[in-house]
Amino acid sequence: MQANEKQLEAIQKIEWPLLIIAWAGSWKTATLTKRVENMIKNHKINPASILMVTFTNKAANEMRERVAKTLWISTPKNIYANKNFPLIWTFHSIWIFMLKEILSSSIWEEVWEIIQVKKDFVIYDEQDKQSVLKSIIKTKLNLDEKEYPAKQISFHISNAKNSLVTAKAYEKQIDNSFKEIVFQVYTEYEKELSQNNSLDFDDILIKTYSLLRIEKVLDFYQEKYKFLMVDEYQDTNLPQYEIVKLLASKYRNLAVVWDDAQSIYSWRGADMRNIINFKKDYPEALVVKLEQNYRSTKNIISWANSVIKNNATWIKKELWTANDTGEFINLVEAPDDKIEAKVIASIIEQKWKPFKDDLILYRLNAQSRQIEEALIQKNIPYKVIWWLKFYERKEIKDLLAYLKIIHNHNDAISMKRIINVPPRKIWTKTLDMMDIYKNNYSLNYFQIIENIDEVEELNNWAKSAVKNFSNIYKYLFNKSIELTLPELLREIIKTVDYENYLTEGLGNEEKESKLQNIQELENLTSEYLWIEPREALWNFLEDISLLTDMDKIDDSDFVTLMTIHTSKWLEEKRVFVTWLEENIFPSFRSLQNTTELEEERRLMYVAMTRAKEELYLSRAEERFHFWEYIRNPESRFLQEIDKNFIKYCDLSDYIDYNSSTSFFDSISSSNFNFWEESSWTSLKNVIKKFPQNDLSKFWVWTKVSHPKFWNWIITELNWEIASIAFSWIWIKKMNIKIAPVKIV
DNA sequence: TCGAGTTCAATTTTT
DNA sequence: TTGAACTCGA
Repeated sequence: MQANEKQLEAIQKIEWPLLIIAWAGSWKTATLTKRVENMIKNHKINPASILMVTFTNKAANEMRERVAKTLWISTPKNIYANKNFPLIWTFHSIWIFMLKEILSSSIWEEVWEIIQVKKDFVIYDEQDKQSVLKSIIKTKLNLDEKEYPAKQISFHISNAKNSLVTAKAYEKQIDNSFKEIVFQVYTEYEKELSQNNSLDFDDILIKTYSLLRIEKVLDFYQEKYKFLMVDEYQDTNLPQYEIVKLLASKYRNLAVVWDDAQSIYSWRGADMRNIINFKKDYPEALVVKLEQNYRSTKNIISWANSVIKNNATWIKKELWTANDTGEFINLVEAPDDKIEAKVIASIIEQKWKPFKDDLILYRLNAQSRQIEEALIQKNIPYKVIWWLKFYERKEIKDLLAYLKIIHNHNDAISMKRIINVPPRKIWTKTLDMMDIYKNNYSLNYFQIIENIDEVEELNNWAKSAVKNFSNIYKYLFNKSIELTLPELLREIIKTVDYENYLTEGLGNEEKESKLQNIQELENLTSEYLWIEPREALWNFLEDISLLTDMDKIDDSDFVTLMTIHTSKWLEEKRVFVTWLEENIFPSFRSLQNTTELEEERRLMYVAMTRAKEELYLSRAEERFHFWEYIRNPESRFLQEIDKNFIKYCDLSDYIDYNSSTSFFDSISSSNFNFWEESSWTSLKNVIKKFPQNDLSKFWVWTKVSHPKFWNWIITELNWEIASIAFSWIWIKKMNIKIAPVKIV
């Protein structure tokens, strides 16, 4: 890379606070890499004193590799094998690393009061968190789950944590009965986490923050990491901001990269206004604007710009590029979602390009289905990147739970998860009793299991079931000391006969896919072969809790499908942005609120700027969404693009006007099968050319016939949307203007 | 207590 | 459509 003038400024300013205001595709990653190189090579700065934080594993990996390359050394495989190399990792990994470092040192007892966990803590994901909360709400506090849903309470607790409000401090904020409950749950939740020796995602930040407020701890890390860099600074939340502030306060060598146009995580507590604080904290900071884009064509940039400028809160940047003008935006305006998908698949099929150059984006995860079907039909290989899909599967969670309790026997959630999986006749009654003992005597499950004979309330039969589990557990625990991680996993599967349990009574296909998942997990563990067994287990569990699907993208030739949020860290030659309709994108939840609407617009901006060469935008007049037919006008974001520069895709090849003479002919024709999906697919196309139903003829209680469901009656009518009852219990909603219904 | 069967509700974005 | 939460019979 030949650095431009602005980039050079950023690269060369080393011992000083620095604010890099960057634009999508301005090669900020390369600039940061160069900056690190310059620090080490020219300024002879100790690599180990450089700390750089990113938000995703992917970004961190990439950065580490680049830096390793410029330094002519190999990339560290693991955060614990990071000697003499800058610490370049994600927020969460770095803080976990620090927490473990502190907890493994001599001061761990001293900080116990603050941190409430020991060094071998486990990390609870959202699911684990929910089950802790549920059991607190139900069993400990005896509350109605419907009145106090775990999800809602979880949200409030998370908000409190992200505002650095502890359970104790929360008490002072109580001004209604709901908060009173939240407070109680929060308090119990913290107790429970500590008992289980576990942390949730928010805790990782908060505990780090609390530790850094201890003078000698802070002092240690300030001396250790004298040069700090934070990528994606607009995505930091309050605890992250405070942590960085503490670490940087002594030497003030803090460089942050900030792009307000790409702030799309405010819903998760990210606050792009942290930049205002940054400017207050470092009034002397050098501000560098990276305004040259190296990624996209001139056209793509000017359109992205024309959309984003509709946001009132936005720092104007004079973006330019030396790249080609490029082609116009292609717009697909399909009559329905099936055709939209078909058109996209055809474009991908026709154009001569490796599939991996194509990226298909949508607003919600649930929106990939139609496109997937079209791709399958054309035999186009694709991959859907779906958040944590893999790690949420039952078989994966079960096996991880076994590993977790071997690692940390205080982990009650994992223990509960597998104590009776596969079934060992340890029923709810036994578990409830164990819970009572656990709470009354502050024991962990492991201690109770060990001394199950002393639990008088249980009969011998139940006791022997627990003892049986206890033997299995002890056996596996002992094995974990000598076996490598992959061997241990195998041993668990074998000992508890997990595969048989999992696949019993399943069809071949399902069986196959479950076993494949297990295989994939085994493959993952094989990367930890080279580490000492117990250490490997520890590292593996930590890594896996921070992994996302994003990290599994590889180089093979696939079309990639993902949400726009997930795509933020990517660029691709050709990008399709789909579902561009009001209420969808922007989402109906955001329409009432300017702040949220602007975030949606930034999301659109992110989507558009992923494209390097070609950009396709698409929408459908009508589509099947959440199991109803819906119609929405085109997205306002489409209107914000100058239509003169849009090329409309010709869809005539995809809409078959001559397939049948009339709609009802086609359904009465011999080859139409009401119960077959494919008949309906072809029918959908036919419907297009039919005169739409005259709305004025439909009233509540109008009897209608529907080819698939026969006779119906309208029970509710809201403009075009009718609720139609097939029987007293079966009511469907459909759009009668376009639905194939007829008055009878 | 299990499991099969049934109902019912909820659907954003993720370290 | 999926999944969670339920019912009910054994």
